[in-house]
This record gives sequence, structure tokens and C-alpha cells, in this order.
Amino acid sequence: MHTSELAAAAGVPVSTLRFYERRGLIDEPERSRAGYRRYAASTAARLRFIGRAKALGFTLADIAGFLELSDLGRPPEVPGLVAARIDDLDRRIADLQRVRTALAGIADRPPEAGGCPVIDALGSPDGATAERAAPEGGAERSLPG
Amino acid sequence: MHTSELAAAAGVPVSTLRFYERRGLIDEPERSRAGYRRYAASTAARLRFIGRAKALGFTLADIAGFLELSDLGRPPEVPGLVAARIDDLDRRIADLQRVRTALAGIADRPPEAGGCPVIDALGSPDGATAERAAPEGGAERSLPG
DNA sequence: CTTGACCCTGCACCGTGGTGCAGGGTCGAG
DNA sequence: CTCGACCCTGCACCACGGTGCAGGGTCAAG
Repeated sequence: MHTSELAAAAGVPVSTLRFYERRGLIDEPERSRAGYRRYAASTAARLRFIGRAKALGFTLADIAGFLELSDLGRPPEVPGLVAARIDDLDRRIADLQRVRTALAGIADRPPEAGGCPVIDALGSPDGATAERAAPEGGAERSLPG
Repeated sequence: MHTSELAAAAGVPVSTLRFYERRGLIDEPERSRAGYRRYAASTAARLRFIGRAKALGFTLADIAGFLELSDLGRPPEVPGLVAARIDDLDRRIADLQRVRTALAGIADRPPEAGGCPVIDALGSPDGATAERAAPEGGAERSLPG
């Protein structure tokens, strides 16, 4: 198939195809005499795999690692990476739920309570009611990648 | 306080201070006759607030919004913004939980003969065992953020 | 032979959240 | 008065995940 066919089959723009090729996520395909890329049909499946892994929050570097190991016929030691990713998700979900709880409680508070309750809940920016949310060691780190 | 004092007090590099100033997260401070920035002590608390909100996953744009509201003393349209923020959080939490469920299902698969269960679960990149995980409408959309 | 659709390369650009550096000016101690 | 530490501005750069465009080449239909 040629470039635009693959792009349509995989549901990504042509520009992204070339971007992935540069990043090593898809192999450089055969070329026609004129230099046109001619892709194997399996490349579309590979691109759908990339899309699903991306939707699960893996970075392109992660995915490139999966694919490389898979291409080498070696079962990747992915379970560890998946477990790490699940831990990340758990932390992040807990973070968001804590904020959501704070916001929900705040939304019901009477408007005459003084400053902005959302701000207060995070620790007032002017220091007045600070240090109640955000347990020091907790959400302090960011997501991987 | 001057720039380096504020940076030390807030635990951020000087470069970040100026970056936040450009982004409108902190006000342009008074200047000395020579043009040196002289910060109010409250700016350190504001920066710590930014740090906490950032750790909770808010973007700088989110935080700028919070701070603007706070600076304006809670204008009447705040309840709607809080509700919108809660809706957004709910969507983000649901997204992350869906991803987490998918990953957990993958991680539990026994390492069957041939192939990595994770790769298989995502749809083998060569198409052989494809289309088993990732129900079409499910995790197919990207994460917010 | 011309027209239009497609393809090629290379480079610049987007937003996010910063970091780093050059080339100056200023300030206080010695 | 000199020295080093600090401060200023502006600009370029980093990673990430792409997007867009200029300026060409190719191909098939009419």
C-alpha cells in the first residue's frame, strides 16, 4: 500500500507516519523506483497497536521498546512496566479524587465565607490558610515521560 | 525580597520565576531605581500555592485561572467554574480508571506459550492476534492533558 | 502534453513547562 | 577603584508528539 492508503487504514495523518518512521516506531518501508514508500499491510496493524498503547498512556519511547523486543522475538519484560504504569495511574487517580472531593465540598459552601474556597482548599496563595491539602511527600512527583 | 531570595524561599529557580511572570502567574513586581525586581513576601506563598496545584495535576493555565479568581475576590460566576472543574475532573478520573482497568487485565494474563501477553492484549503489532483488547469506543480516545 | 493528485525531502513551527547563556548593568566589600 | 556576586534583557534551546509548508518529482487520465 502507499502512504496515503496506510494513513487512511491506520487512521493517522501522513505526517504522523513519517514522524513515527523517524522515531523508529515503524520500519523504513521498501521504495518504488521513484522513491515512493510501499508499505506492507502489517504496518497498519502495527500502527493500530501504537494507537492503543498510546491510549493506555505509554510514551512513544515505551512503545518503541515494546516493538523492538517484539520484533526481536523476545517476550519483553513488559509486566514490570505495566505494573509501574498502574501504580502511576493509582496515584494520579487518588490525587484527582482528593481534589474533586475538595472542590465538591467547596462548591456547597456559602459564598460569604471570605476568600475563594477553592484557593483556600489548596492553601491560600497569600499564605493565610495554607498547608492543608497536598501532603508533602505525596503527589509531589509528576507522571513518567 | 529580591529575586534570588524569593527563588530560595519558594524553592524554584530564578528562571522559573521569570517564566511565571511572563505567563501572568505572578505579578510584575516593583522595581528598584536600577530596575531590580523587589518582591512582596506574599509572592513566596503564591509560588508555594502554584507548586501544590501543579503537583495535583493542574496545568499552569488552570492555576492562572484560580489565581485570577482569587485576585479578583471571587466573582459571581465562580460556582459555574467550580462545577466545570469538577466535571473535568470526573472525566479525567474516568479516563484514567478505564486505562487502569485495561492495564490490570493485561498484567494478570499468564505468560502463555509464545509471545508477550501484553503485546498480544494490545493487539500484536504484526496483526496475528489482533483486535482483542481495547473495545473500539473504549480507551481509543486520548487522555486529557 | 497538460493537468491534477499524489509523493518526496527538509525545515520550521505549535503548545507545555521550563532551562541556559551572552552581553551587559549594579552593588557592596575591600 | 576594583572585584565578584548579583541582576537585567532577550534569545535560543530541551523533550514531547506532532503539524505544516515550500519546492520539487512522479504518475495516470484526458
